[in-house]
Amino acid sequence: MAALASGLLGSLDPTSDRAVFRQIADHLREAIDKGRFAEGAKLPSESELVEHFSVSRMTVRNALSILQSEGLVSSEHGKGVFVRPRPPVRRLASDRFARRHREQGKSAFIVEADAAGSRPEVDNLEVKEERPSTDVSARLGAPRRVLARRRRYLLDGRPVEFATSYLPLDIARDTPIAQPNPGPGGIYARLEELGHTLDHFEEEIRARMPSPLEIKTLQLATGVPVIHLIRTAFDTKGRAVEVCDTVMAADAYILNYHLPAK
Amino acid sequence: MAALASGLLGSLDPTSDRAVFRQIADHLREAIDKGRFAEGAKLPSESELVEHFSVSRMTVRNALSILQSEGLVSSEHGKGVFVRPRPPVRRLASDRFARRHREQGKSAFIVEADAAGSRPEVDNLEVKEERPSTDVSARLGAPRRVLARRRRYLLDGRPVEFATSYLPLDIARDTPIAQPNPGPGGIYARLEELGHTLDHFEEEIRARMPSPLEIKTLQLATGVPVIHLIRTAFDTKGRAVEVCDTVMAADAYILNYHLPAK
DNA sequence: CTCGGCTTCTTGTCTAGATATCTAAAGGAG
DNA sequence: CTCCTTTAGATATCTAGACAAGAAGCCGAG
Repeated sequence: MAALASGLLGSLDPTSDRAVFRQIADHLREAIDKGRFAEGAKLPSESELVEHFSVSRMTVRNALSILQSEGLVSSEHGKGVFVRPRPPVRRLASDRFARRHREQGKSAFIVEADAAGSRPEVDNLEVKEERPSTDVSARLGAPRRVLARRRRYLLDGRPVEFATSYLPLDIARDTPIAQPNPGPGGIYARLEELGHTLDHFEEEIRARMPSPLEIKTLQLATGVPVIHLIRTAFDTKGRAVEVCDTVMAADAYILNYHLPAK
Repeated sequence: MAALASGLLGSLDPTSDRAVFRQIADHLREAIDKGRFAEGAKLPSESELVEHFSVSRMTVRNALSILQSEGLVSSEHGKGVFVRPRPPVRRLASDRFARRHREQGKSAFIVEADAAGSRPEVDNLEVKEERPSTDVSARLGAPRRVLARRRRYLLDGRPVEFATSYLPLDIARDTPIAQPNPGPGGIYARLEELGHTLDHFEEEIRARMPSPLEIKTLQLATGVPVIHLIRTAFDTKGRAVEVCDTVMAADAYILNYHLPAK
């Protein structure tokens, strides 16, 4: 067993002033980068690494925790530490809200996932009226109360995105938008039917580490950041008619945007 | 000293099956979220936490390392553990490449930073010809060699962004673009002067944890992801004339985009 | 054959230290 | 007063071990 590790890993440099656990992490990282451990492959067990490098177990665990926080590996209790496979990514095109994509009966998420050969799911649906946060309130022009639509999106059983739409009550109350299923084309189609022809969207993007709640909701592995996207939809009168707050597992997404040079 | 910690922190629940170090992390996180420790404030020292919770030092360090990987706190050797202050963010507007912003003598980065009251710097400038990576090559239409322009941007001495522009040699060789300082309006102004009128840009955004090199180059604290942006510039003939690969400290940026509803 | 228990290997959690190194403040020499 | 040394307190690194708990295979009872 230890022979396997010796073949794939180097040895420590006792003259280096780099901490031992960092050196071990460096060796493992290099081995992974060079493909000596394939995606999904199991790394040598902690006790094998202890023997190979002649260090204590805590030192080995410290090294492994570095690789975990880098998102390179993930550990599974009772099984081992594995090279994290890259999940299939969802590409968000910059024209994803174009009117022509809204004609179908199914939602954009379902259509796209089917096309990519993945099994889409939407759950956690919650629709209710509430008092907006100061941020949402400011973006929507300070309505007293808003309709909040929450849902979670999954691909092949894996949660990838968690979103909440906020709409002013004077627009959404007692309309199909306040129903769990707003019908074909989603709430944007309904907004246009209600006379709020959409003009443009503003998107605001951040990236950060997830909160414990986000880790739980999106079942995120250690070392996976989230992309936080806040989209505001404006109608042709210049009014903000919807704010959508989305938290995405960063390893599952690539966002595409088209910018005119003007 | 321990009295201070007792006032601000709760106590452990011995009946809970949640690991002790997680409970400690939860307590500290809650105290930070509720503002009981302000931005930049020093957390109780490890030994104070050891005494307060009656656990061993490794358990306390384990808890603190969780908060570090969440980007909530950062430790300073010999000083203490501090609540991480939110750095000023740079907002990238969706019209930042509009022609009208290109008229000035200074680069967009300098102008913008001056306006925000920050002290901008650009360093690490390197301009050289090289063989493109397969990815860059594919985006640029498979040129044999490209001109690479590398630079790092800093605000008030803090590195925030690291970017490399790639241009096909038949466009850039023996032009001001191959000079360290390409002149007023930057390389986009020069491209247009050379007859490559810009039509649009495509941007591709990912977020992930930084590599050790990126941590070093951007002096990133633990728990800070990076935003990886790849922009391709197209001229009016539909040719890709430049690819810009940018890695940004995620805590220093908010990206804004404008999407027409069409 | 199937099912349940046992064993073994794995990672998870926690303890109780030891030594090193960095920081900042106090104190002494000049 | 200034400068250097000392010292206390902080985090960083590492060790050696203990017990818990999950996963998986072996193997005997039925």
